[in-house]
Amino acid sequence: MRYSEDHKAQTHQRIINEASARFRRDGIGATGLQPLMKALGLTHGGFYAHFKSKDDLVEKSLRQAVDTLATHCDGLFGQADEPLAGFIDHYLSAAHRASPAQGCPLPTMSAELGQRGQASAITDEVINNRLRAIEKGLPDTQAQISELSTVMLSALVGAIVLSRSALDPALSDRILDDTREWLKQQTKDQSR
Amino acid sequence: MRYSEDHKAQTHQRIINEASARFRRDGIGATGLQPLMKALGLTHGGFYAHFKSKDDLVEKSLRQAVDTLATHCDGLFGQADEPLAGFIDHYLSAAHRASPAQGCPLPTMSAELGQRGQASAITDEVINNRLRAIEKGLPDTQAQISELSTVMLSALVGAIVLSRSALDPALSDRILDDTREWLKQQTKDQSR
DNA sequence: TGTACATCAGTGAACGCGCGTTCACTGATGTAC
DNA sequence: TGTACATCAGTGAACGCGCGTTCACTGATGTAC
Repeated sequence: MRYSEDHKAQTHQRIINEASARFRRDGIGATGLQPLMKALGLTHGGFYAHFKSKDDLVEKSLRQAVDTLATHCDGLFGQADEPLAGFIDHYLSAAHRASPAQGCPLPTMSAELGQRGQASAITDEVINNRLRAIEKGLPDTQAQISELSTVMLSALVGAIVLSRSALDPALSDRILDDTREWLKQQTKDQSR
Repeated sequence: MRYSEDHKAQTHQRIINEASARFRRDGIGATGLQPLMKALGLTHGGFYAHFKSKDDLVEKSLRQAVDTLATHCDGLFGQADEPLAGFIDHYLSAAHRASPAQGCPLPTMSAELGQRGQASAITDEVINNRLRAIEKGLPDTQAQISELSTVMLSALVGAIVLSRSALDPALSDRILDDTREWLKQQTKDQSR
């Protein structure tokens, strides 16, 4: 069969989108290419017409996740007053906890990327972007802006990881709520 | 061949120790039982004389990691003045970053346990233990002790995850150093 | 206008491999008589 | 004391399965003449 002009590019993108979601939801190692292609109504043989290898797909999916999230975050930060507080609310929401597939790749993929020896410049890029965005959101009156933004990013990522792995819903909520309230307070605190 | 009285118990423990290290270093899914047994000079067939399944081993290895770490931390907290600052120094040290196999299982295993749907009461136990230990280490004069301890645990875990997945050593160091200094400052701050 | 050929996204069978798990067996030692 | 048997931690071959990857092929369409 012959396909429309950009049909292949569309399929390529569909594979990336689905992979990007599955890698975050199930993990990279636990995501098989066969089930992935099948979910898109394709056969697995066609995969290699689009990507050099699974690692190639991993990199492109991470890139995709990062870019989507960056756009999304820029939107949040572009908002009116208290953009950082809004970002914290979003990041530490029950919705984000419940949707790893659409969420930040740092809590879901970075540990496994490290273990696979597949750490790439992309990870550093996300980290640096987030750090800079947080720094910009902090009031100039806050001392130690660099230190505080690093702690904030660490706490955001750690809180999501922990809240997702806690069995007890009350404990999971506590992690999210405590961290959210405390971080938001830091965005205002000008007394130090 | 006949073995000494507690030979089997010793082998059992050796398997748990090796697995506990490999699960943390390489991930659970990426750790095969065959290579694991081979590394101990055993054949993989014997595995099932010791454990019901791989999941059984995962649970026992996590238990082992948790108990060892708890003992280790109690030691740190039993020290003279500033036990919490000492704990933070240890947790966010270059040594801990470099040795996931001997380190805290939260940054290495909790995300994967969640993805595997294998979250157990043990994870909650570690989290709660750490939270209580941190709370006890905070000065009574600190307001919001519960919130602050939650943020601290989140930041500790997040900082290790991020520092391990950063490619640039300077970025990795910055995450560790900033988070360490900032958290330690909170252990003293009595002015809020 | 009609026929022959080129294109190429996707097909589907096959590859070797390592996985978790099972199981009949080994063989050194302890026990029974 | 010597022989027959029981024990049981560990052996090693085999099981079915899904993995990542390869490759000869299909077949609908566009192009050439």
